[in-house]
Amino acid sequence: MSELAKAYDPTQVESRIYEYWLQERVFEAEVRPGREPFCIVIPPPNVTGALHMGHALDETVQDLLIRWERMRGKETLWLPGTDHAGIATQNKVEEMLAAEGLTRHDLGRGKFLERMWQAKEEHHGWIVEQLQRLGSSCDWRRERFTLDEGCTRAVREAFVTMYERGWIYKGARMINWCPRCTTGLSDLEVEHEERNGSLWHIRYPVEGSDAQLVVATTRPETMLGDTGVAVHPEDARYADLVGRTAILPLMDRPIPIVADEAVQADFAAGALKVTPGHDPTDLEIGQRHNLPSVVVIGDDGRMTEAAGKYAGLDRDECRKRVVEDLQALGLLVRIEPYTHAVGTCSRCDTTVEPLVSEQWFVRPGPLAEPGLEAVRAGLVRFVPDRWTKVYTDWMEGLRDWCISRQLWWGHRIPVWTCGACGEVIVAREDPTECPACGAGADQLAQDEDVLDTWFSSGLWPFSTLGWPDDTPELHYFFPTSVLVTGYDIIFFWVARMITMSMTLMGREPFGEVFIHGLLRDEQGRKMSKSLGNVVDPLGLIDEYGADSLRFALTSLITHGQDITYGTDRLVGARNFCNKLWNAARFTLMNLADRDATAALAEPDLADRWILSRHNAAVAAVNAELEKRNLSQAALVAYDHVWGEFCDWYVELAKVRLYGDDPAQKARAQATLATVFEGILKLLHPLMPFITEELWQVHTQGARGALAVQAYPQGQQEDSDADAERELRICQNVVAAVREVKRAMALSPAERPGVTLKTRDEDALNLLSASARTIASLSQSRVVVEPWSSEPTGSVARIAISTPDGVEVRLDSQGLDETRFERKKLALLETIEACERKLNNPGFLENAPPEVVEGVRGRLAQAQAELEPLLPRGTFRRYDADT
RNA sequence: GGGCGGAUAGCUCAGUCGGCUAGAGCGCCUGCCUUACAAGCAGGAGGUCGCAGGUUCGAGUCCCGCUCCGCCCA
Repeated sequence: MSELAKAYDPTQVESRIYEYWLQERVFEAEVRPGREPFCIVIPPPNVTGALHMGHALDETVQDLLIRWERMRGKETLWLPGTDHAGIATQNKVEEMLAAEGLTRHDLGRGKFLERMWQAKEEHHGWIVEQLQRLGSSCDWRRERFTLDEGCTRAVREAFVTMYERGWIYKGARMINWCPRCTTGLSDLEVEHEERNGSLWHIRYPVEGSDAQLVVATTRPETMLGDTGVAVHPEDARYADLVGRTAILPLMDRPIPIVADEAVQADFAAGALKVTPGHDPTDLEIGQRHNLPSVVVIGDDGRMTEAAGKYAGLDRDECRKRVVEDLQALGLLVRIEPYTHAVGTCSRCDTTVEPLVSEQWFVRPGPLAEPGLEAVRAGLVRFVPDRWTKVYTDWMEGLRDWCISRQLWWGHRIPVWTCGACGEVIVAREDPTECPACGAGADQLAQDEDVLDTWFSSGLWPFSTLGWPDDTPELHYFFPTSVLVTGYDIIFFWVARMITMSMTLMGREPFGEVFIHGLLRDEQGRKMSKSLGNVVDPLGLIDEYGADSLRFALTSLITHGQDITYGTDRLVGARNFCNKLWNAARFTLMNLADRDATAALAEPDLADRWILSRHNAAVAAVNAELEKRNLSQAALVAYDHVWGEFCDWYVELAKVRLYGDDPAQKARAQATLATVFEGILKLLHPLMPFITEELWQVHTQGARGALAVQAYPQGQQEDSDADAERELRICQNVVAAVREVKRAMALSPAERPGVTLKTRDEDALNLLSASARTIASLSQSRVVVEPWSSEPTGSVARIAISTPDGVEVRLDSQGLDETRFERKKLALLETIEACERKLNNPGFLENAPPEVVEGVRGRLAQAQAELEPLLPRGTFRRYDADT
């Protein structure tokens, strides 16, 4: 009857099931004021990128939470979308153009942007497909793109509002310039890496004197822009030189010698060349002493006219020439190897050039405080909590954020200058005339630059819900519920969303930030294209199935740091899928002849037990998800399904399913169906495809999608401590028989006679009632006998006992007795340890009563377990009163 | 220089408020194609919880110091 294949094949299931969900519209969220909303906005992937394992991890977490909350009855919206990723995307298209021998300037802005949009359209579908293959339950009708019309309006609104309030300004400041991307960058987009370089010691003559100053620099080419030399005010060596003038070699420019606290007197010779145009520290020193800034390295990484005869040289070439020329003049004292940090562009790895440039900036002051307060007040909660400090430390040290980029791909800055009167117009709508002089639109020139991509993604939680319009979605779903992301973009993105939301919306963008670790390869290395260790999740889905990938990732997400990815977990997860599949085959086969009219027997011990365990697993999974212990939730579900349902209940049920009592069979079938359905629901957020498929087969499509069934919450009445204890006794006996059989090298098929004895009357009755089941599970012939002072049979050693004090004796020879001797020793050690504790007055006085009771119980159990192993009459049970 | 995280079985990792005999998966050893599943079943071996102190009746867990690895910020 079973239509199920012998092994689970995800390729036969996944696309069909995803289509089914779309068709049933189970992912679509509506504004339903009566219901509690639950909303996640996706951290938008780069539209022209491809999803990597880091995304797979991130999406898995989001889908897990979304599916769980959807089944818990909330109105869930997972809002998908993509990011235009200014620099990265523009670079990509420019590379394509370069292959055709073109630059963007050859095409012009308009044509170039057409190419950009074309590339965006081509790649966009790929991201969507990848997300869908993972099983992401997004509401695709609401998909957004950071450059779409709504987001563009949001950006305009945000920019103009912030400008009007004085939070955005244009000014000349030291920024990081990437000569390859030819754009300014924010501080965050610069990576600092240690490099082996050199320290050049250069002699600067002092005007009207034989004295000389020796400065040390890692960047000799910048000396062309020097406008001063600084020494420490307390440096006695140079006290008489302060106030005099040095002659800048090569340029023959007189530059003042100043005293400044910022100089490290113990570094090299203690004199610092000051280049305010190309070094942030030097700029500060220069400002203190009114030294001018001279920019000698231009936007293209070549020397400017200000570099005199070096003008036009590439900065690296210039360095060589400067060093050669200094050497020729005898002004180069020495060159020493030196390791120092070099700033590089996070997008292209080119060494960035610090230079003074006219750019747009966000003033952090007014934004930081509300953002800090939101977190302090608990409106935004970081999980795990330790990221709170990372966030607050960063927020407290905010510096001005450079938001203009010299790119074409992005939100163009909404600022125009009137060619007729010079009026600066900052406007939400493109102006048609100059408000000051009335000049026409043709006189108005818009700022050439675009905004940092993070400026628009900072608005993502509300721009995607309709802001700046006052939409029902915004009212209902905002603030969103959880933001899920890796710790690497806390500063870039999380902090900016919080600050921009607090200032523009007046409230927090989300109540919780779930921060997960980053994925590393098997050697613990970060995944990167240059290392070639990037793993494509689709390849893994093809090989193992989406559910396996999701389950493996979920089981790795702890509150620790990074996650090491290896195929071991994936294999384990795939095996788990197959296990579930086969448990379903068994269940469906055995429910096929279910007679709905048959009388039901009272629940058997096994039924009560599995219902109780199922209830416990349901409660635990919910509790762990609540606490965001995702790996624990996965582990609990795994153990329940495999270790309890498959390993024990299925085997226990077989006795009645294959037996001849129709009422018992009907009861077993009823329980099997109940728990099986519960397991499918429990697992659905963790492994949606296989569970939905099995649900559809099981219900014949009559009960709708599993994705919208009520999530199990646990039935208090199913909790049955007696059943758990009693079945435990039986399990221990089964395990003991198996152990002895194995120790005697009996084949599993052999069915030795086993005699069970125990002092405990209740246990004795239980064992008698369960003898058939125990025999079935342990493949033996079971006889239960009352406790006797003399051991049965002639071979006294072939016995083992269970933790419940049941003597398990086999009528057979050939026992490997050393293992049992070892067990006996272990029991004696336990007894000794327990007695030590119980004889310790401090323990009895200070330990909580339940712990003391626990030790007493443990002692009694160990003694009970030991007793059957000892010759009768030599053993005295522990009595707490003596 | 400041901060954060990690160090537990051969490997990858769990371990809640300090309290049963420190767990799992993979790997390893032994035996099984037992009609749901060999992607499986049953049994087993394997640990000085990084080092050294301290607090406590009791420490993998809390405190101080140290070593090594990784990351962030300057």
